[in-house]
Amino acid sequence: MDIELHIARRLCPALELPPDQTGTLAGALVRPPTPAHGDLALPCFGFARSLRRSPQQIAASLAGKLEPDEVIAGAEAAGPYLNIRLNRPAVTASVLGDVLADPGAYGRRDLGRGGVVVLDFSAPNIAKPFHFGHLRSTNLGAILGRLLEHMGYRVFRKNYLGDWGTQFGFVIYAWQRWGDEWALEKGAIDYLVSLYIRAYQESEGDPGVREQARELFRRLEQGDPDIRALWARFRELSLAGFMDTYRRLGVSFDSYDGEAAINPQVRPIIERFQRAGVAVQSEGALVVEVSDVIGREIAPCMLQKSDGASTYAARDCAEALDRFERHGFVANIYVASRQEDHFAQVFAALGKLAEAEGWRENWAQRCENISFGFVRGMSTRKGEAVWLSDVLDEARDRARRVRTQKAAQNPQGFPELLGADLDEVSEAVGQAALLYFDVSSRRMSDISFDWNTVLQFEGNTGPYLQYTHARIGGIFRKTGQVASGDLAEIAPLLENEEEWQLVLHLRAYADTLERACVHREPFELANYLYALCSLVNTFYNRHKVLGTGPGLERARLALLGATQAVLAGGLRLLGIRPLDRM
RNA sequence: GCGCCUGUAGCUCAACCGGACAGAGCAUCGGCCUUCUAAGCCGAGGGUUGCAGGUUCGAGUCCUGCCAGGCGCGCCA
Repeated sequence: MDIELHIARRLCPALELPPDQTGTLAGALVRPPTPAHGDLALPCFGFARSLRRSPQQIAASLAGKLEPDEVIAGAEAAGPYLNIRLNRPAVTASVLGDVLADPGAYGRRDLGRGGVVVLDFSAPNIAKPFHFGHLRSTNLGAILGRLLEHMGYRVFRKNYLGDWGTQFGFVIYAWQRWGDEWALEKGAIDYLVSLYIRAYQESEGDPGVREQARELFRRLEQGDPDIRALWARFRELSLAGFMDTYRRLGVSFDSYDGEAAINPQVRPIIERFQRAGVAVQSEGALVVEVSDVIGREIAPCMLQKSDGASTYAARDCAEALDRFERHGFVANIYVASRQEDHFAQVFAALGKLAEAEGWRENWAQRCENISFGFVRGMSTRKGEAVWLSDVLDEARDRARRVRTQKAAQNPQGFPELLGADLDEVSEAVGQAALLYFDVSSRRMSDISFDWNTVLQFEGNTGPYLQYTHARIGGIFRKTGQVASGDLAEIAPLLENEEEWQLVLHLRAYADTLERACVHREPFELANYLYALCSLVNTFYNRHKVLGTGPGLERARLALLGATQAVLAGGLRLLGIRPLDRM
C-alpha cells in the first residue's frame, strides 16, 4: 500500500494538476512537526499562484473535498496546511503484514538493479599503526557496503592497502640496521611501526638516512630479490595483524591488492595521458592542469615527479582504470578523509582523458570521494595515537564491569549470563558503543575522541539500541511465537498513541534506508533506529503486553515482533549485533 | 595569500536538500522498579542558531561581507 500515492491521486483533481504530477505531489507530503497535527500534511503555499487563491483557502477547500476512505480517516485545514489523518487499523495491518511476511526483505529496494559498486575503504598503511582514526573509514565503508547491497547493488569491497612507497625504504633501512627476528615474530605490526618511527626520527637529524631509504625503495621498485622478499614478508605479517581486527569487527574484503599490485600499470596510463596531449611538462614534472574543469584555483594533478618517479595520483588513475575494466562499475567510491583535493584532481584528470580519447562511457564521472570528519584528541599523553585494539579491549572490559554491577544491584531483573556468554555480550556491547558513536553524527562533522563519551552506555548510544532489542527479546522468551495471521482482526485493537507512532515509524524504514544510501550517510539510519527505540521504550513503560487478554496480547506481540525485526535488521546494517539478552 | 569544511542549550550533536512554536543525549534538579531487563521511562530549567545585510509568503537552511576555529595548498602517500 503506497499511502502517499493514494492521497496524491485523490488530491490531484482538486488542485487542477495533470495526473503525471501525482508522483511529485506524493513527494510533497510531509510529516507534521507534532502528532497532534495529524499523520501527513500538505503545505499549500506552492499552489497559491496557479490557483490564484491564498494557501489558507486552498487548504480549506482540499479538506472539504477529501472524503474518508480505506486509507484516509479525515482531513482538516490548519492555516495554509492540509493535515491528514490516516485510517489506523488499515495502515497498521498493512505495515505489520509487510514486515512479518518476510522480515529480511522489508526495507529492501532495487535501486541498483545489480550494478556493481567498487567500494574502497579502510586502506591502512603497512608498517603504520592501525589506530582509532582508521575505524571511521572501516566502519563507514562497511556500513555503506551493506546499505548498497540492501538497495540492490553488487558491492566489490576493496582494501587498497598502502603497501608501496618510500615508507618501506625507511622500514627496510631500519631492519637492516637494527632488525630483531624475535621481536618481529612476537608482534609484527608494533615492531614494524617502531622500526619506521626510529628510522624516520633519525632521518630528521641526518638527511643521509632519508637518501638511503629512497635508494632502498628504488631497489625495491627495480625488483631486487632480497629487498622484495623482505617487503613481501613485512606486508604479509602486517596484513595478518589487520585481519585480526577485521575479524573482530566482522568486516571482510574481496581484494587486498594495494598500490604495489597496480604498479605495473602505472607507466602505460601515464603514456596515454601524454599521447592524448592531456599531460604537460611543468617544472620538470608531468602534470595535468585541472583548474579549468574543476572551476576553481587548484594545483594540477601530478603524474610524475621531476626525478621520473610516478606519484600516487598516477597510481590512483591506473587503479581506477583497472577497476572499470574488471567490474564495469556504476560507481567507484573512495571512503577517505581529508583528501578532497587529491580525488578532485584525479577524477578531473581522468575526465580530461575521457574527453581527449573519446570514451564511449565516461566512467570518470562515476568516481566519488566519500569524505568524513577528522578524529581529534585521540592521542595519549605521550602523543601517540590510540590503537584500535586497545580501544576495543577497553570497551569490552568496561561493558563487562557495567553489566556485572547492574546485575548485582538488581539480581532478578537480569537473565543469568556466565562465562562465555558474558564474554560474548561484553564484546558485543563494547563494540556497539564504539561503532554507534562513530555514526551518531553526520560523517562530515569532526569527532572528539574522549573515553567517557565513546564508552558511554546510556542515552543515545549503541548499547541503548541493543538494550531495547533485548527487552523485546525478554518478552518473546516467555511466550514464544509471533502472531502473524489474522492481522485485519487484531490490528484494530492497537488503538493507543504509542502503538500508532510505532507503526508510523516502521512505515518509514525503507525511505530512511534509501536516503541513507543515496546520501552515503549511515547517520540517517542510526538516527532512525534511535527514534524507533525511543518509541519502543515509551510504549514499554506505559503498556503491558503479556496478560492483556488473548486478542490484545497477540496484537501487541505482532507489533513488537515487527519492531524487533526492523531493529535487528537495522543494527546488522550498522555492524552492531542485536542481542536477545544482555 | 588561495581553496575546502565547520560555527545551533554549559558539553556532544539533530532539524528529512526553504516550511508550523529550533529538537535529542550528556550534565544539573525532581518523580517512577510486589508488572514482560531501571543500560529504561516521565517532568523541570537551559537558545537573539557567530555577527551584519540581502533574496520571499516564510531562512538554522540559499546569496554577499565580516569574525572565529579545523584541514589542505605540484615533486609525502
